[in-house]
Amino acid sequence: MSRQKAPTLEMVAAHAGVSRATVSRVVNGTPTVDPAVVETVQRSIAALNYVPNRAARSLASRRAFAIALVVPESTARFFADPFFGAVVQGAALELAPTDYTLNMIIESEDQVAKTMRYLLGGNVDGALVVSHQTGDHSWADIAESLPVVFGGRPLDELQDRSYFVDVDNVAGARRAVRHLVERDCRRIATISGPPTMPGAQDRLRGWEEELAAAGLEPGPIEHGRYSADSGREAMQRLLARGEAFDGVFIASDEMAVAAYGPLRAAGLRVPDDVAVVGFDDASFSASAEPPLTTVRQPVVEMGAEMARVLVRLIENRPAEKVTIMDTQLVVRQSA
Amino acid sequence: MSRQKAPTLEMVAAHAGVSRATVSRVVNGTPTVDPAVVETVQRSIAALNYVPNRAARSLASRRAFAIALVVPESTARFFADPFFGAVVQGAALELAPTDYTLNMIIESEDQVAKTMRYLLGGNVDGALVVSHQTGDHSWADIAESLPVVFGGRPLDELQDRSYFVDVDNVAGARRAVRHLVERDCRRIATISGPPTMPGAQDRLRGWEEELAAAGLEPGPIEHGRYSADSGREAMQRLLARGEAFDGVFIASDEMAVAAYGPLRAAGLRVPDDVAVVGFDDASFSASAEPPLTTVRQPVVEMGAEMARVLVRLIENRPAEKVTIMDTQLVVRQSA
DNA sequence: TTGTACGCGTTATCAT
DNA sequence: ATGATAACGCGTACAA
Repeated sequence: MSRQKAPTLEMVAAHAGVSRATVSRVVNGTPTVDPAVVETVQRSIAALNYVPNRAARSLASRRAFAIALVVPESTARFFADPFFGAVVQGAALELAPTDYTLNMIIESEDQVAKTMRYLLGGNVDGALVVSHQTGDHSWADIAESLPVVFGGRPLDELQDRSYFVDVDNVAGARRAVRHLVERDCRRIATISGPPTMPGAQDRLRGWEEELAAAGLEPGPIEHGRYSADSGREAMQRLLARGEAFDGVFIASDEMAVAAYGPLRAAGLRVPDDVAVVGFDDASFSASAEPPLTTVRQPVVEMGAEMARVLVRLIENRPAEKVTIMDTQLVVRQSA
Repeated sequence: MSRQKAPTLEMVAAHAGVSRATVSRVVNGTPTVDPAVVETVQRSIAALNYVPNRAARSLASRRAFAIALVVPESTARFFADPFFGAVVQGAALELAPTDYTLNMIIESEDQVAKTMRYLLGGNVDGALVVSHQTGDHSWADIAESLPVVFGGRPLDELQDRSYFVDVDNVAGARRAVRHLVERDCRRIATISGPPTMPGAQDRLRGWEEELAAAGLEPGPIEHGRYSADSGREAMQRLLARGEAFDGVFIASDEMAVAAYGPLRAAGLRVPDDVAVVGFDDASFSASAEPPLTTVRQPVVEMGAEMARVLVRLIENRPAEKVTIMDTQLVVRQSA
């Protein structure tokens, strides 16, 4: 278990017959170095299999070479797990070829102070914050002193002060509803997400807008928490209202698939009696019965884009304050 | 965007009226410090809101205060996403109160060398390796010079040289099959995972063992890749064989739910004609139609346990070479 | 029990 | 374009 003692900058310098300073310059791509020397040094680096020591680099340069990926514990635990995994993957892949390391932080609600200190303590150069939905303003404050990119539109109050990348929930929802309309649905209901979450608000708005554009009356609305259970219950409430509907837009696949149950129990067939469109394109949606028509979000790509924006921010290069990513309608058999 | 200049050890020392060495001792919990002094110093630390600089600490102590979580890109991309997310969550939560930071590494196949150098370059104190299944022996070598804990039983060759934590796949599979037997199934088939993967091998073995114990002939076997698509196809092949069966154990929920389709298409009802038991207890399994009976794995807890073992290893404390975690049968309506 | 002083591997400043 | 040399913030003999 004894770690190899890694070669140091100094050893490379000796091997190449130059000073440490020069090796450092080569390592950091400083342009003012004689090409021939660069060549020599790089050969030495390869020969010794030299890898810069991050701690030393960090100490001397006052940069951390690290980026935090912060996920609220509640998010990680209850829903969005696959979503979260995909974002991590996208970000990690994007960061792999850079000097930055991705530090995972699950933010337990009772330790936000600790998280804040960690972030502000110079341990990271920036932070990626996923699915943040609490009301407190700590994040707004943090973003004042540390580059931060949010995944998903942040709360309204923070919106114009923050950088974020989000999927076009409004357009996605509109596309879903339009599909329903084109299938000749005339009474279209919706099961939305938690009213406090920006993404849920946007999907609901898309539903409203497209209905208005089609000259249709809005159908009944119920809210769920994005989970299967809540979707099942929401559909039960929807049916209990007694208002007939022939189409329904459900704000998450997890809820949509779970909603099949009550629908079937009520003797309603999908899509013949009620057409259903979900949102997310979760892995299991294709194998639901019937296979779910849904709106696909580019989640992995979203993680990558968040990382790209953050790196630009960190390096003081121009970056888009808001990036909206396109969704795609995946037509299967539920609508 | 200007980071606060963090207070240093020196400032705390000044504030407390002691030397830097003493503050350092307090920070690191060295026992040989006067309790009264400890008190004073801690007050100063709190007053100044001091956080030790990791880079400096790392440089001086030759420890990284970081742990790598390595996931093969193929794993992250194709399946096990929810699995992977849960492991990350468990590990991150477990590590939160410690000095260690969790570094995500997606290992692209064409850059293993880079990953290795990173790991051996002193950038981390140990590594958590999830779902590793390639044939090369690099990992065995790495584990010689760096503490490593595998998630899931590693390949046979590496087995006795490595530390790992796994779920009891054999017992889980046996429990699933026993349930089928108790439901009076007499001809029990299985759809297994990739024959090269240890976990799949174990689940297949559990199926065989329990069948033998019940005095039943093994039914037909097909293999999938754990994905929905592959599950659907495997079931089609199973049905095409023309050998009747009244129960089937499917090695992943993703495949199991997808297998409903071909079953239904063949006019077979679940569970009346064919009882189905899956493995994983994925989030969507409860809302499948019918709700899937399955074997639950303690995935989050597994991530936490991996972290615990690794930390012990790093700190040279005694650690279990292998930890096997129990599974639990979740009876719903598919069997 | 506490303090002094040196070293950890790099970067950055200032000469040259 | 390159080389000395002083930080960077902390741990840890060693001394007291």
